[in-house]
Amino acid sequence: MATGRTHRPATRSRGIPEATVARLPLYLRALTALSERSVPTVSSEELAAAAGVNSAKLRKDFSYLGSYGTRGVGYDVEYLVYQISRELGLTQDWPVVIVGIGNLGAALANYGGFASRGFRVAALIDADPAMAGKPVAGIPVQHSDDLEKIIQDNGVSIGVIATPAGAAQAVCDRLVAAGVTSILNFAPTVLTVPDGVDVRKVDLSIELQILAFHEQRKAGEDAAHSDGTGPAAVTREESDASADQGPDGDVPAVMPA
Amino acid sequence: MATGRTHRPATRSRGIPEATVARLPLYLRALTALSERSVPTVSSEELAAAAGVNSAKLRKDFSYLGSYGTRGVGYDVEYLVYQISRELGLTQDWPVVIVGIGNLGAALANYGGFASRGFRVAALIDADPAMAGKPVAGIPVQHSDDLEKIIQDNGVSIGVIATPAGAAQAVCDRLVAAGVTSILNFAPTVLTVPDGVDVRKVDLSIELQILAFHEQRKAGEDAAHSDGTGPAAVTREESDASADQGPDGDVPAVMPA
DNA sequence: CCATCTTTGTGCACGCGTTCACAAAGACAT
DNA sequence: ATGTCTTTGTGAACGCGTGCACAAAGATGG
Repeated sequence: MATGRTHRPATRSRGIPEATVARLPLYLRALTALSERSVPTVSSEELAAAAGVNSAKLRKDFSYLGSYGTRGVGYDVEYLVYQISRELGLTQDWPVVIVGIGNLGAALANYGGFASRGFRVAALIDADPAMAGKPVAGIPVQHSDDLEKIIQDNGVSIGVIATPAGAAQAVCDRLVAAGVTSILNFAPTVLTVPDGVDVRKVDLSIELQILAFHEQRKAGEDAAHSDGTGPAAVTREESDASADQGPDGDVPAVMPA
Repeated sequence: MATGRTHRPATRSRGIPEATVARLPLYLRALTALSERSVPTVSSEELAAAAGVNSAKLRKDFSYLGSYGTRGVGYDVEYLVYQISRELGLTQDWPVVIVGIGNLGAALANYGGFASRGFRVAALIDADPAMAGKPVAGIPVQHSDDLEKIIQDNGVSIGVIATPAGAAQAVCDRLVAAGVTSILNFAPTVLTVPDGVDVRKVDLSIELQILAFHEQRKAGEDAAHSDGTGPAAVTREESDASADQGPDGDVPAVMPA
């Protein structure tokens, strides 16, 4: 998963396992599709197939919600949509700020999936004065000087960081100080936050690297196992050869490095 | 984690646990930063702090690589960078195609992190004829009619899907048929692929929903524990959690997908 | 050469998550 | 009512991942 939690001792949140929480949105999406097709009930088997999971797992997940299925019939689609929505807190309004309106920030601002689930883009914030006032996705960009005020005025508790890596921690600190307690981080950095603050990260580069690893394995099964040897001597002399193309530690880019 | 694997029975890839593979890019990033500062060696403790993980975990991770640290000293930064890069397959060139050049696709195309790690954007593909030829991030967009040819001509094995949900599965099928064996999916859909094809997904909406869940819990600790109402038959112990606000108990709770 | 000190590499135990497999529950037909 | 058939809910076993804690390895100094 492109995502990874930061910290958090795998604490069960009120009896609901983290792994289950992470799947609820998946179920919700599948259920919503069924709902739109006016399907009244669905079996664990069908729903599991739609969500791409094991049916036993799905049943156990629902059992944590104290779910109500009917044996011999299945689950009531509408009811389940409502229950999961409520459990996830989607029945309320979540004002969100996006900090860093570059390519990615703009893409996020335009992303329809936000609004459709109770998430409302309350403000777009960027450090570039030239951006101030410029509308993106119909919302005028505000300067980061006003970050604290914006957070407080809008009662924002969820912040999205889409800045370059170098700015992320500073932005994060300011968000937290202003009252934000949940952060979705797109910058390729490890963020340090106080207890009580949740951070989730989305890291494109990491995802690609994981794919590359598996891809290499697949390819390597037939062909080359020739390079292999890691000559012990390699250490020093190789330094420039092995050398990575420097650029990436301080990525100027807007996305995860 | 913004990411989630699809399928895959938690298979160990050549003895290296999945969880470890997922952390290697993190270590690599931290190491690259050290390398740029010309730090010669680093202890597991220091590196673990930089990567935001437990030091014992880090040492165990490296031990799977047959890693070479020096007791009493630590790890040689350059050597480790080289080893991890090689293990992840980053020493070779990975041509990548991005399908769906909307806001997100464009952001991805502009993402600098691609090039810096051996990933090369070989082509941008979109279904809109109006986009064809138009350059994005310096690369001309090509029409999806030519998808198969593009994949084959460039020897692409990794594809990025940034299309609307509705188009994702069809695009996925075509990519796979054309020879792509690793897919990074940004579309909010569960993709079905044949065995041997890896799919990783990045799902914004899911990440936000998970944050909302925890946010709700944090907020709910002070406030509402007042639900009380015990309407309709309560199946299990905790079931009260699911039953509440009588008035809209069976309301469709319209929630767009 | 020996002693001491640092840091790695790992054996071990524990807990979460997954999956199987089945009994209990209810729908439905007779 | 009673029996049959479907599908849920869950007990139990297993495997992966995590973190502690320590012995082994090597550097360093006398």
